[in-house]
Amino acid sequence: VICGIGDHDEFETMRHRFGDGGDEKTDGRRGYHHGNLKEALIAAALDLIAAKGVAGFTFADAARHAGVSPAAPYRHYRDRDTLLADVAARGFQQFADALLAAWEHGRPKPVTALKRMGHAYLAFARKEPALYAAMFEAGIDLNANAECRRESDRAFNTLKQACETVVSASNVTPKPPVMMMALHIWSCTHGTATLYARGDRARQSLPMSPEELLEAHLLVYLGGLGIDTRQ
Amino acid sequence: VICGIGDHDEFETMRHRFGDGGDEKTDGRRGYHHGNLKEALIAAALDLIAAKGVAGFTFADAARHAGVSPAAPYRHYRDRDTLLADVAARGFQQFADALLAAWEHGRPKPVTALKRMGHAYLAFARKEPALYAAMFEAGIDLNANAECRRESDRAFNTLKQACETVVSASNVTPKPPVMMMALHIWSCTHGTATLYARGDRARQSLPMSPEELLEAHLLVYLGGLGIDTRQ
DNA sequence: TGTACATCAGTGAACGCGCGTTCACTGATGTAC
DNA sequence: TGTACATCAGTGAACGCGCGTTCACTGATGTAC
Repeated sequence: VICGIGDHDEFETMRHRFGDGGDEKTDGRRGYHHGNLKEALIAAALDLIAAKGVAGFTFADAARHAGVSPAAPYRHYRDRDTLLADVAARGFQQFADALLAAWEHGRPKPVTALKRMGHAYLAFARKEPALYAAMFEAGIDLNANAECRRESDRAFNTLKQACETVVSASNVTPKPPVMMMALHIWSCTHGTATLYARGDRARQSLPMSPEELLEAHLLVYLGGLGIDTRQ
Repeated sequence: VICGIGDHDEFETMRHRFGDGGDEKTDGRRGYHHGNLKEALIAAALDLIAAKGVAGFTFADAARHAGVSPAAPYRHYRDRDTLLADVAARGFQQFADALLAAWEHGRPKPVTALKRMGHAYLAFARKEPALYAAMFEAGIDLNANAECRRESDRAFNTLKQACETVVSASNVTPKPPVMMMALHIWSCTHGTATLYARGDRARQSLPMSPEELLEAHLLVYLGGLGIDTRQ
């Protein structure tokens, strides 16, 4: 079998990732060098985390999934955790991008845009459970990976900036502390995502969708700060 | 070595758990039968989760920690996950008890008691990180273990009942939906606990303690519902 | 009260397995001249 | 343009280890009579 891959699932994944050999040698066969192993390992990690959870993902498994010998990953990562941290960094990067895109400069109205950002948060947790798990449940040390730290800060600052804009536009006095506001919104959104937006908890007994729940939460909260949410 | 225990840490643990032999044979020696293995396994699981996290806890490890052969646990649990679910069930039980105790029939005032309940939530997450991890991060299926399900429902219903009391006492009209209110408070409290009350996230950049943060969050939220928080 | 016996909760040896890690190696790539 | 060579990114075999799981067993406990 090509690349030493043993079953069809994995081959499908390879085909998906590498465009059915189009980007490689004309016959789809890989040479002695992989050429893109680092990326392939990250992709493999995501597949495996999605399938078996963060706990059930091993270094050797990632190598196998990428169609490479178990020693190969050591050329790129010191150990499993280093790879995982890199996955999380990618996660935070995409996450920050998604939040920023959803904010869309606060148009048409800041409060509307903030709600859209909340929806984007939930959507990310739902569409990228593997990334989300690597970011928030793998127990990796944020400070161990500079990029991880930087991107997670960027995500938070996007939210904080949005809060600043919402507050400024509302003319509420005195202005509520924006840092606190951002921390509050982050915590209730994260709580909603982990408790309700994924299979974990009492999903069947929810009276409304996680999105509706979060939106109501935000409106009540902003109202409590004295911000006119219909502005 | 007594009981086949190999190092001092474990012996210390045994002494702690079983009162230095006071409850057992006079010389502290265990007989062929452990007599309390199920409990000992749960205690061992907690120690191990606290030390190495949920992921790094194995069935064999629990047996070793309890001073018993690796085959012994099979008399009580089918596998690691069944044991873990039992640990989580204990966790939810203590958790529900803690919330109920903190509520204290809503005295002296419902809003004060609700805040106390929030603090109790954070305190539990902090003082019992192993239980908390088993309950919320182990990825166990709540419905797989009836007691787990029952106790987690009891905890949630305690919160819901508190919300009901707070709303009733406030005379706000129209009455906000209590179920939604409970879900909101649960999510922001859980979010605060996981994001800020444990080492995971940007702890150093917090402008206030998780307790203060949560209290402020609750007050703003209740205010947003039209509830007079100084009542 | 004593005895026989069923049942229960543990032992310990054994097994196959997959993981992490290392090692000397080898094929491919890029570059100096 | 061709050639020699350094460097790089893989191989694959090997190892020790601990885990999960099983098995026939055995010692302790409880109960019937």
